Amino acid sequence: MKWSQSLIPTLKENPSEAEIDSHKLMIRAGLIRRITAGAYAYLPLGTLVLNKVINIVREEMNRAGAIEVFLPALQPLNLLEESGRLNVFGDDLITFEDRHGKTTALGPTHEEIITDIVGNEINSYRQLPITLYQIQTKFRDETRPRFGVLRSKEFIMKDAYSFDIDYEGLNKSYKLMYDAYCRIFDRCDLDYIVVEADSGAMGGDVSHEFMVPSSVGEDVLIRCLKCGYSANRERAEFAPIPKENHVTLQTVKEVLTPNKHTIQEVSTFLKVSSSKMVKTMIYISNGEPIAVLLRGDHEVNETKLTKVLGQEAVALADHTTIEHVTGARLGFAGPVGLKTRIIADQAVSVLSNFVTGANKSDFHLLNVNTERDFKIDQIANVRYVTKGDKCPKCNHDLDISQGIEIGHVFKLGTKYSDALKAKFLDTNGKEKSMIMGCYGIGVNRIIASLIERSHDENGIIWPLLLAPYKVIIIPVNVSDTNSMQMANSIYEDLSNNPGIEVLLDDRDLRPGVKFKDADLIGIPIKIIIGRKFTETKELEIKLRKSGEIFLARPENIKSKIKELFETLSKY
RNA sequence: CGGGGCGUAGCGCAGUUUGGCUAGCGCGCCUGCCUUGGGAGCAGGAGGUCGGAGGUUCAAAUCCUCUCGCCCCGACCA
Repeated sequence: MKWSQSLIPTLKENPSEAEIDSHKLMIRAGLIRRITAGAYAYLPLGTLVLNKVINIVREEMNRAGAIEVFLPALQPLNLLEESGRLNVFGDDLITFEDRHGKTTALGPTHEEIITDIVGNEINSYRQLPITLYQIQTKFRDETRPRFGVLRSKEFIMKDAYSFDIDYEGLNKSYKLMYDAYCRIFDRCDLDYIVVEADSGAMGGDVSHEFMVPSSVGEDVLIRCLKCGYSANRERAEFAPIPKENHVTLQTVKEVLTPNKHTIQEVSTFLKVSSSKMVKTMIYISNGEPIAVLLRGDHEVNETKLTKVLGQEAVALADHTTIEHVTGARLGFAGPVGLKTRIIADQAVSVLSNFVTGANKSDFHLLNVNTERDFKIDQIANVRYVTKGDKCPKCNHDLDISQGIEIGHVFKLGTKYSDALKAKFLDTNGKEKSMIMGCYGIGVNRIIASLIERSHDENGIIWPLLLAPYKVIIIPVNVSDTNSMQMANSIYEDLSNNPGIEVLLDDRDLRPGVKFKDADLIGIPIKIIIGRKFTETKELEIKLRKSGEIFLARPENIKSKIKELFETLSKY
């Protein structure tokens, strides 16, 4: 491609709409333009990269035995109703009414559609297992689109769905997808880690997230840097906190804490560390209020709490209920004297002489102790990891960092096949629900997270396999006939080789501008025709990433480029 | 959805507090000259419903009301 014939609008200044590096660079390098909040147009360069990522995904899916389909973006509401996810998605679902008054949704994902199809078309164990996948735009009315293509209202997702006759089969299908994901992200040159995850609104049990560590990531990842244990924030386990030895129990004392109702306020007022305080949160479980005790500096993990309680979902009690249960204004709840069931976090169970609310407005209690002052009904792990927590496997310090979720694999089981009646007859002629798995990859996120991790002050640094063009030819002076003849001849020559994608910067601009642009759009290899060429007829080859420079005579250029491809693809 | 901010040329911004003549600056763009190894220089030029509607006023980018859009923090989120 000749630069002058494409549309590559580079920007010298940072766009005001962008906050993070990848977003700024995608705009500056002319990959994307925003059309409206959460929706982006991919310009020629962006489209080339997008297609490269898609091709890699497609190749690896096919290699793993998955079969490609293409599903509609339009979805009827009844299937989402049947699976119970109409409520789960709620306002995230983009819907519209057609001219006949029928409401249709723009698909946020496609479990229901695929399950419906497979349920209709597959009837026998002989037709299983099967894994179908598609690469398609999904729509979600995100409350807050952010960070360019990292969180947008429409995005491209590869989603695959496996159908098996039993859990053994599911495990195999899952493993195949898991391995394919590793190959995809390896080929995209991403540094990623895999974490255990909770399956959340998808349903099902086992799940893994593929994350790219990044300070701009919206997901929290918990890792043990010693033994390799890793999980996301909802899922992460940690070692129990040991009980202090030889503690003398002190006498309970009621103290006045006027209008101090947050942990922070009480901590400051009484000069007691929040880790020596216990907060009492009133939840509603099965219609009954229960008390959940947590150390002052800890946060409740509702995902874990939900599981402990064996519920679908839990919610904090409203103010009136809390005041009724505790007999005090909000902020002065404590376990002493409470009549409700009391669930204590493990960290609370090992604490002694702590501070709690007195169940009396404007008062707290000092030196409260479990057993002596109140009874715990159940000790459980219902909190998030905090700094200082230890690895559940090797007791080393846990590391808490952020990451971008680029892929997620789930073992769904029969949640959807039960709801949408996707059944088959087994060898005994008995009807059974198919065992499902689902597997997603955020295609746009691969690009953004790659840039997030691979750029410098001059611009993007593409890995060879994702670069929109692998080589850029820069004639320093386009009005010099010899240079231009050489540039065109190399361009023609290299363009005839399918694997070498070449961009010729034929614009009549000063060299500085062309060098800066080449760096900005991140082309791995530059071929510069300039001073050296005039002097010695040699061409200069410069690498974007390392800055290394090689000289080659025109007749050797093709072999040199191929040699560099070899080197660049080895890492 | 709660809180904050912004909207002036293709991009980045000043001007708005305290209303005043023809609305500015940098980059980019067009023409010419010159220049050609890291975002040159000179000369000339094009480009604006000041987000939109209504109002106040002799006079509105500037004040008031409504409205649309965008960004940030939070809540939310496979």
